[in-house]
Amino acid sequence: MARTGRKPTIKDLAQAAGTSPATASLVLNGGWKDHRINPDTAERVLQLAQSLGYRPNQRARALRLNRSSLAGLIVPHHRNRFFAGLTEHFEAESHMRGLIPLVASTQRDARIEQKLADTMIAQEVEFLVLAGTEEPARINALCREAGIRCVNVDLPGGLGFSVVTDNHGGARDLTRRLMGGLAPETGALFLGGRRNEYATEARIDGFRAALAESGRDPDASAIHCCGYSPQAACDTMAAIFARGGEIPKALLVNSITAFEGFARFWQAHASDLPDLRVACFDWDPFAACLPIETIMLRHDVETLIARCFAWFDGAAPRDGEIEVIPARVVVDDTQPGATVALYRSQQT
Amino acid sequence: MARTGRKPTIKDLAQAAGTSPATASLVLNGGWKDHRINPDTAERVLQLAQSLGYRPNQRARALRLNRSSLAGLIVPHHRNRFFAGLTEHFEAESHMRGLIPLVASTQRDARIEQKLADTMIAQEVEFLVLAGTEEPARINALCREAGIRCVNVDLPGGLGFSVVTDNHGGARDLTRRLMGGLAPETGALFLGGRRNEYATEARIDGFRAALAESGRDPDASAIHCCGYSPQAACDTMAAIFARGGEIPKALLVNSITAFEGFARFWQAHASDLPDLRVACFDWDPFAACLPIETIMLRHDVETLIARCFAWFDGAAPRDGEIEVIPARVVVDDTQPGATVALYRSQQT
DNA sequence: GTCACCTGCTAAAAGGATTTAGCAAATCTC
DNA sequence: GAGATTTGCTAAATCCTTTTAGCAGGTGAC
Repeated sequence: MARTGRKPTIKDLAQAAGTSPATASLVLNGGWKDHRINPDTAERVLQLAQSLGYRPNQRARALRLNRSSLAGLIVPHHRNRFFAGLTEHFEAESHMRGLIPLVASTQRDARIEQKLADTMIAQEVEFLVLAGTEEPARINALCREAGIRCVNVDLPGGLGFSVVTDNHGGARDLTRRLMGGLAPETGALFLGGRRNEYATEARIDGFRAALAESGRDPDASAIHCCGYSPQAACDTMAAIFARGGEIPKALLVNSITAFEGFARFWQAHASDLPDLRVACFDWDPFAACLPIETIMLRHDVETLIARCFAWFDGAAPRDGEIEVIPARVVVDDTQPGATVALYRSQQT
Repeated sequence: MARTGRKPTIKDLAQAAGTSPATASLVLNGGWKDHRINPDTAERVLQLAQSLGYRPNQRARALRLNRSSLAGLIVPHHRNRFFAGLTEHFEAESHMRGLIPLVASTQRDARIEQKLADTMIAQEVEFLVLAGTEEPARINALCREAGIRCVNVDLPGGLGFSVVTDNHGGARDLTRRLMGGLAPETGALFLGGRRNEYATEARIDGFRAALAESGRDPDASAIHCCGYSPQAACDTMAAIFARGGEIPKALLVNSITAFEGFARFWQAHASDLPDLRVACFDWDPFAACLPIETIMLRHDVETLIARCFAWFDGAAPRDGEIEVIPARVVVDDTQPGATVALYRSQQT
C-alpha cells in the first residue's frame, strides 16, 4: 500500500502495478522495448502513473544521471531591450534543449556577480553565458576548472569563446548614415561608454573610420565616455551646453542608457538647441518615438544567443576565438521612406 | 587516495582528513559543536575542504534534505519596466533567503505558461509567484495539490493569496490630476487593456469615479479596450482620428504597451493634433521624455514582491485574500515643479 | 532428456550528502 | 578497580531514481 499523504515515489507506483521499481523506471523512460517488458505491463504502469499523479523526483534523477539540466545566464540587469532580448532568447533556446534556464542579474555589482557565478557553478549548470561582464576572465577560469562550458557575450574575455556584435562595423554604418547629407564641416560627438572597454573602443574606431571616409578630421570630434549612467550622460551634455552651447549637430550615442540621459537633457533644453541628428548604438521603442531625427541600431540578440548554443551543441572548443555578429539598423528617421521600424510591429 | 580527475566528494575529503564522511559533514554544516567534534579535527577538515576545492553536490544535498532551494517566478515577458522590476526584486528577495530564483517568461502563450508551471512544479520550487497571469486558478490548484505556496501578482485569482496594485485608487488619482485645471466640459478617453479583466475594470471604475467627482458625466467618455499590443492601440487612435478627428484633449492610457502604440500614433500625427494631456498607468523613462504633458504612475514593484515573500515567510495562509499596494505617481509634467521623476536618477 | 535460447522480469548497486543511534576509549567517581 | 560518565568519532540508514547483471521458467531443437 502506498504511503498516504506523501508524493508517490516510483516504489509506490511499482507496488501499485505489481512490478518492481526497475520495471516501472524502464517503462517510464521508454527503454522498455529493449528490455523486453510485456506491453500489458507497460500499459498498466503508464495508466497508474497517470492516475496516481506520479512525478519523478527531479533531484534524485539528476543525482543518478549526473546531469543538472540547468543552463545559466548572467546579465547586468533586465531594464533594457538588449538584455531583455538576450534573456528571452536564452530561455527559448534552453527550453528547446530540455534545459532549465537560470537567469540572474548582477546590477553591475562585482560582488553579486561573483556570488552568482559561484552559485551557478555549485549548481553545476551545463552551460553558462556571461553577458555584459567586464572582466569575464576569472569566471571563465572557474568554469574551465569545473568543466563547465562558458561563453562571453557582448564583452569578450581572454579565455574561451566569445560572441559579440560587430561594434566597429555597426558604429561605422551608423556614423555614415548620421553624417549623410550634412555639410562637410559638420562635426560629430560621441557620447557614453567607458574608455578602454572592448565594445566602446571598437565603436569609437568605427565612428572615426566613417568620419575619415567622408573627408572629415576624426580627431576633431569630441569623445565623451561618461559611463553607463543616464545621469552622467545628461550631466555631460549639460556641461557642454553650459560651456558656451557648442553642441554639434550630429551625435553618436553609445548605448541606450546614455541615450536616456541625452533624452532628459534634450527634454529640458529642446527649445534652445539647434536641430539635432542622433544615432544610437542600441534600440528602444519609446526612444524611437522622440521627435528627433534618429537612427537606431539593434543588436541581433537572437543570433547572438543562437551562436552561443550552436557552440554548446558541439562545435569544437575554440579558445580565445571571437565570433562577430552584424547588427541591424532598425529605425532611420533621417532617410525618408528608408528602413523604418522593422520591429515596431512586434507584439508586446 | 582521492580519485583523480573527478570532483572531490565528501568521501575524498573525509579520507584526506583521516575521518569519516559523517564527521566531515558535521563539520561543514556547523553542527560539530553539538556533536563534540574535536576542534583540531574540525580545523583540519575545513582546511582540506578549502585546499581540495571541495564543493558539496547540490543535488545529493537537495535529495537528502528534501529541499529544492528554488523559488519560481512566471512573468509574461521582460520587455518593460514593470516586469523587469518584478524580476529584479524577486531575484534579490530570493537571494536574501538562500533561494535560487527561477524566472521564466510565457510570451503570453497559454501553452508555454502551462509548460513552465509544470516544470516549476516538477522541480518542486518552494515558492511560486505568478505575475500578470490571466487565469491563475488552474496553476493555483496544481500548486495546492503539490503543496507549493503560490501567490498571484497584479492579476488576482480565485485560489490562494494575491497581491495587486491599487488599480482603482491609482486610476482615480491619475484621472484627478489629468483633468485638473481643464474646462468642465473637457472629455476624456480611456485606451488599452481588456474588458472583463480584473485590473482593467478596476481602473475604468477609478477613472469614472474621478470624472464623476469633478462633475463630469462618466458615461460620456469613451472606453477603448483594444488589448495589450502597441499596434492595436496605434490603430485604435488612428481610427478615431480618421473618423473626423474627435481626439479628446485628455487621455488615460492603461498600460505602457498601449502607450507605446499611442506614442507611434502621436509621432505620425503630432502636427495635426490638438494639445494633448496624457496619463499612463505605468512608467517608462523614455516615455516620460516625450514632449507631451504627461503623468505617469509606477507600480510599487518592490513592495509587491516584498509582500509576496512576507507571506511566504510565514504569515497564515489567507485564502482568496487580496492585498492592495498603492502605486506612486512618478512623473507629472502637468503640474510645474510638482512630483517629478522620483526615479529619473536611478542608475541603469 | 539435454542443451541452447528466449521471455519477462527483478535484485542490487550506484549516485553523494545528512543524520541518528551507538561504539570504543578515556576520564572521573568513590 | 568497578562502574559511571564523557569524549570523539563512525556505521549505516536514508533520500529516489536509474541501470546492469542475471534469475527463473518456458520453448524449441535434436
